[in-house]
Amino acid sequence: MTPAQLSTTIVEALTSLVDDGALTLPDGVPAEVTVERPRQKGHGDYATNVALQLAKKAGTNPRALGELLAQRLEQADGVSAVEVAGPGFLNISVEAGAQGRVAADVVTAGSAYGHTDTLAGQRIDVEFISANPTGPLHLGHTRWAVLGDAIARVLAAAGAEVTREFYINDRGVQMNHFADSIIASALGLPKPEDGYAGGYIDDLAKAVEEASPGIFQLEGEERRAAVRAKGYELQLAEQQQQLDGFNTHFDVWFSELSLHESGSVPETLARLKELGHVYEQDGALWMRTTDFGDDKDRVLIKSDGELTYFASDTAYYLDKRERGFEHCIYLLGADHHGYVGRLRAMAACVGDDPDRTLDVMIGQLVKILRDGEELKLSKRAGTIVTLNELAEEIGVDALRYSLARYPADSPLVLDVAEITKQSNDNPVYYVQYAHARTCRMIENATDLGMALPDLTGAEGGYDPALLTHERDGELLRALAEFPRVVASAAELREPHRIARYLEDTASVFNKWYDTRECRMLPQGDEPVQPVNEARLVLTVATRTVLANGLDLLGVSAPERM
RNA sequence: GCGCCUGUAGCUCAACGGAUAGAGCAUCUGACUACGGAUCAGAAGGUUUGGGGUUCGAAUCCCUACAGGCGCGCCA
Repeated sequence: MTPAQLSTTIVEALTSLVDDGALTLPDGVPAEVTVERPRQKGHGDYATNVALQLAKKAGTNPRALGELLAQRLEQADGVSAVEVAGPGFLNISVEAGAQGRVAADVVTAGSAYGHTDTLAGQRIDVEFISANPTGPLHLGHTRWAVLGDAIARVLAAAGAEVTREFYINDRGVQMNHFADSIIASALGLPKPEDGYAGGYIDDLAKAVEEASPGIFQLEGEERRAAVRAKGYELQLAEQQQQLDGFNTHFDVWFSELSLHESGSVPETLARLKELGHVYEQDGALWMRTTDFGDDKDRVLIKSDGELTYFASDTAYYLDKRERGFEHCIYLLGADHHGYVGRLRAMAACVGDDPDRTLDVMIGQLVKILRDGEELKLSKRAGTIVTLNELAEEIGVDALRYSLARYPADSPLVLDVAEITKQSNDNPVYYVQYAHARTCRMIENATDLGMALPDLTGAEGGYDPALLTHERDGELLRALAEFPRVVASAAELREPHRIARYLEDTASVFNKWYDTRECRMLPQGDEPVQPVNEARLVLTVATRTVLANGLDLLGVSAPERM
């Protein structure tokens, strides 16, 4: 019995009480109730606070309502006992047979287990990283690479149609600074003001020369344009290759420049004018974002005639909407949080309700320590720890997992040396190890000639009622929770919930494994009993959940370690 | 000055408004004639930054003080 099924059972019990006139609920019976796995032993298999929630509305006290509901609930299928505890909690015990069916459901669903349809029909665009193509991706981008990708995976598992998108800021003065920096490096000149430094610029200069021999012999704007184009091409390719190696794949690489070349920006400006949210002042064109809560109006066209980044961004947003995304998620670093207000106001200016269409997530920055000192990243100064260096030092799986297991909101301190040194203690290995262990157990079972029993409930097949040990129940309840965890991770955009859940489940599995009475394989020369087969089903179910969960984080589930 | 985020064990961090606030690391004590010990059992560690409030119940919500991070451009 899953929490969701139990919730339904409780709702039915409430409904029958109302129908019998034993209970009055002015607002009606809720469609679902909270069912949770109690932290405390002795609080039953599941607990609900529904009596506490509804007592006031029902004009009674929580304990009285609890008693009433408990009586009715005890007669329900699959429920073995109900106890009213504390202020009015209901602690519910579930029959082994009802509980054990979960394992069969998991195995039957396979890689689809955990998928739900809670976001079915939603088309969601997830934009993340969106780095300038003027340097390699570095630690500052790594957290968004992991979180954005994991969020996309989780949303998809909840049934949404998801597109991962990378916005390339390939237009603007920084591209000229970029080109000038490469040229300076090639010609042995000092780094230009506002330019970029560091070894990667020197490498890029060599690569540009190699790809286009003689390019630096050109003059003036011609040279600048040529170097800019070639440098951009090479740098973007490097970023794409970096992300490929990091198991993060984008569906769309969207060029800012293309918005200008396609006429999208002028169209956007015309539309804004039509809607009456722009005005001219001091020779510049402004969007009146203060109409919608922004703290100041924003410039779209500067007095020198240049378009701002914000103009592009507005056009980009409209482009997304026109491509059919009713929901646009932006992942931004805390250093860009000042952008939230204007983004929301901009959406409102073009006639959208930002609460519905926009979801701007602000992630706190990762602080990096090396030898106890904070490392300041600066592309301009040329101090960079690239994503690849980190991944190589820590490992793709460990790095992804380490970043995925914390909510975006929480500021994060990572000591590079520390992570490397203690990598064997990283929780990712704990989860992966548990998965590898299930694989080995299943292999051993196969070697013994065991096979999965029939799971359709037919006579002589899998008998869920055989999983009667307390540890069996704990593991089954952990597995039953997975779909709910995925759904809430999707709803809240919090993939770290998956990681925490996996650690918990791996722990429950290891305890189960360590319990003598729960051995899956028969001991010594004992014959294979139905209970061994039932535990094989439970093992396969555990492997399935661990593998599915790791996949949602973009972390591999190795069969051996 | 204004705005956003954060403040929880020695450290890094969890905890849909729920019961005795939990993990990992570090420290200490046990379990290897083992379905993989990268494991398990246990100990120790807390006035959830301080002060008010809301309610059956607050780390969580509201107010306030303090501390830290980040932002506040006709840059991108």
